Amino acid sequence: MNQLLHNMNPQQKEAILTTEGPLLVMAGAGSGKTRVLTHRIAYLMSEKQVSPYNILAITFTNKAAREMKERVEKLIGERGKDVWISTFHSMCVRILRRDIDLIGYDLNFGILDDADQLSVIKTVMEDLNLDPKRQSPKYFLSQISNAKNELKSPRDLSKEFENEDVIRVYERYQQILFKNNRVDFDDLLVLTVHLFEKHPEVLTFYQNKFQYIHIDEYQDTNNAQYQIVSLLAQKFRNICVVGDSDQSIYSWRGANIENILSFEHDYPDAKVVLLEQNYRSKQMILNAANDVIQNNSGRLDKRLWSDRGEGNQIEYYRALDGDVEATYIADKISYMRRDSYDYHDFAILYRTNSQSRAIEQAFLRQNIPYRLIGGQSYFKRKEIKDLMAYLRLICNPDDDLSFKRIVNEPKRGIGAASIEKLTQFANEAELSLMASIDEVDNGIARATLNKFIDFKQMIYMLRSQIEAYSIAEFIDLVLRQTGYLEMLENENTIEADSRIDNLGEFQSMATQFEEVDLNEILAEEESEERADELSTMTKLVILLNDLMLQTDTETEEEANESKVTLMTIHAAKGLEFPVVFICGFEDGIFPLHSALEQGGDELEEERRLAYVAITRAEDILFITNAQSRYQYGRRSANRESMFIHEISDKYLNKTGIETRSKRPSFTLQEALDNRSPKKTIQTITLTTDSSWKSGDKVLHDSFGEGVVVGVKGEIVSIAFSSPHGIKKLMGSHPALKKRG
DNA sequence: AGGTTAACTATTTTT
DNA sequence: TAGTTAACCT
Repeated sequence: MNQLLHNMNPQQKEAILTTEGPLLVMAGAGSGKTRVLTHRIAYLMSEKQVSPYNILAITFTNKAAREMKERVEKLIGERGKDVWISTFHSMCVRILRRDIDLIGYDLNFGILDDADQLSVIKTVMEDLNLDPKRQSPKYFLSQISNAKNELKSPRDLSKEFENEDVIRVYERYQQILFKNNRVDFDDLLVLTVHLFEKHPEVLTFYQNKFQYIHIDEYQDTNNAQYQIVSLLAQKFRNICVVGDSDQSIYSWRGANIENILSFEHDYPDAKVVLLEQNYRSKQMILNAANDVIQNNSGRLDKRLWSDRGEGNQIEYYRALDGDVEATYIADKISYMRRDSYDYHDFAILYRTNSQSRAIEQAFLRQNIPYRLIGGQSYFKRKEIKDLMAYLRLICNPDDDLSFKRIVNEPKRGIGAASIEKLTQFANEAELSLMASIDEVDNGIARATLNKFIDFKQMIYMLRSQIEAYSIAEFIDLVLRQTGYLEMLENENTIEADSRIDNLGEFQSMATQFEEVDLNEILAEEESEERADELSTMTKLVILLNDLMLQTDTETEEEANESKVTLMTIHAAKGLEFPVVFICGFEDGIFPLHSALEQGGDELEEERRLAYVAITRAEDILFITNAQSRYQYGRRSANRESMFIHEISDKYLNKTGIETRSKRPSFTLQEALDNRSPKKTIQTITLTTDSSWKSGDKVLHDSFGEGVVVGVKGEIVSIAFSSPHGIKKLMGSHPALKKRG
C-alpha cells in the first residue's frame, strides 16, 4: 500500500485519492484535515506526477502555511519547497507585485495596516467635517471593509442607498490610498480580482499554473476570496476545499459561511467527504461539544467520535468571584503539573482579552510561568512602525502617510500646524508633501521651511545611497542618519533600551530575509530573478510588504517553552492542548451581551465559538465562571452561561457554589491514567551566561516585584504586576536585583 | 510646540 | 479598570 495512505481511515483515503474534480472535505475538529491536505499534495506529486509548480494550497494564517510547508517537505523532500503554500493575502501580494501596474498602481506599492487605515479615515473625516462622536472612525472602517469584502465600490454602494457619509468617506479614503500608492489588506484581495477581470491573460496564466487548488478553512472565506478561488479554479476545476461550518467564527470580519454550505451547488459534480473521527480528544469532551453545537439550526449534522477512550467528566466550577476563579485555575495547574503535566500542556481560553488580567495576577502570585498570545504585536510597536515608515518613504518619497508619521520623529521642530499648512498647499497643487517643499509659493515661513528642506535632503541622501548596502546595513544607516537611534539612546530608560533591542531584532530579521527567505519566495514563484540580482530597493519593498502580513512573531523555541498559554478562543482555533480551561463562562461574557440580546446568527456564532473552545482539549477540560466579578471597574453579577445548560449533566462534574458536587474532583491517579501517550516534551533549557532562570523572583527599582518568565540570551523576560506587565530587560541591568 | 489632565467608552481581529 | 482622545495650560 502506498506509504502516503498508511494509517488513514477510509474517508481520509478517499479525500487523498480523489485528485481530479471538485472535492469538499467536511472536516470536524481534530479529524486530521491538515494531515489529509499534506498527504494529498504529496500524493499528487509522487503518484500523479503533478509538478509542484502546478499546485496551490491556501491557508488563513502564516503559521498554518509554514506548518503545512514543513510537513509537505517532510513527506516529499526538497521538491515540496516549490509548491505555493501561502495565505490568501501573501498570494495576492505576489500576484500584484508582478502586474499591479496593469491596473494603475505602481509596482512598488506598500501595504497599510489597520492602525494606518484608521488614521487615514480620521483625516478624511476631518476634511469632510464629520463628527467622530456621531459615527466613529471604526464604524467607517468596518463599513468600508465590509464593502470591499463584497467587492463593492463606492459607486455600487450609492446604488443601494447606503449611508451617504460612508460612501463619501470610502471614496475619499480610496483616493488617498491610491495617491500614496498604498493598499490595505482588503485591497489585496479586491485588486487581485480586478486584475484578473480586466486582464484575462493574467488570469489565464495563473489558471494554467494552479491546476490543483487546495483551500483550508474554507468556512472562513469572504466573498472576495471566494471570487478569487472561483476564477482560479474555473479552468481545471481541480479544487479541494476543506473546512468545518461549525467552526466558522469570523463572520464579523466578512467570512461567509454560505461559501462552504453552497459548494455542492457551485460544483454539482463535487464529491463530498465527511471526516467525523476525531483523533484529538476523549469521547467525553466530544460529547459535550456535540451537545452544544446541536443547538444550532441549519447545520449539517455531524457527530464527532473518538477511540481515544471515554475520559473524565468535564470539570465545571462556579466560583464566588473572579479572583476565586483565577485562583482555582492556578491551584489546579500547580497540582496537576507536579507529576502528570508540564506547564505547556495547559491553555486558558477566554472570550475577551480583558479577562486575561485576573488570570495573570493569580499566576504571578503562584509563580506559574505563562505566555500571553495576542495583544500588542511586534509590528505594531511604535519604533518598528516608525522605521518602516522611514524605509517606505525612502523607497517612495511621495508617500505622504509615511512622511507625516516620521517628519517630526525624532523632534525636528516641525509641528502639526506646519504640516497642516504644507498639506493644504499640497492638496491644492496636487502634489505630494515631499514635492511641495520645493515649491516657492507654498507659504511656509522661512525658518520652518529650512527644517523641511533639511529633512528632504536627508531622505534623498539616504535614497541615493541605498544600492551601496545590504538591507540590514542600510537599516543601520537610516537609524543613525535620521537621529532616531540617538533619540532613543539619549532617553536612557529601560523602555527606550527595549525599543533599541526591537530595532536590532528587526535588523536581524532583515538579514535572514535577504539571505534565505527571499530566494525561497522567488523559487516558489518560478521567477527567473534571483535575490542577489535584485536591487536593494526592490528587496526592501518586498520585505516591507512581507512583514506587513506577518503578525505572529513567536519563534518555535518560544512556543515550546514550558509555560501555560493564555489566549482568546479565536486565537486558539487550530490548536490543541492536553488540558484546557475555558473561563468566564457566563451570560454577558460568553455569550457576549450583544449576542445574547440579538440572538439569531450572532448567538449561533458564539455557540460555534464555544464548540471551538471545547474541542481544543485532548484529555481534560475545565469550564469555570464566577458569580460576580469586576467589569469596567464595577462589580457585576453574571448568570452561568446558557451554553452550560446545553451540556448534558451526565458529562459534567459540578463543583463550587450553587452547584451540588456529585463527587470530588478527579484524583491524581485518574489524571495520570488520562494522560496522552507520553509525548516527547521539548523543554528547552537555555544555557546562558546569565544566572537568571524562569521562576526567579526579582526586585526592580521602578517596576517593583516580579517573576522571571523567560530567558533568552542576555534578555530576561520578567512579569511585573499591573500596569507594567511583561518587560524584556537586560539581565545585567543595574536596576534589577534577585529577591530571595 | 509639547506636555498634562479631564472626560469618555467598553467583542472577537487569521491578514 | 484602563486606554484613548480632546481640551487646556505652560
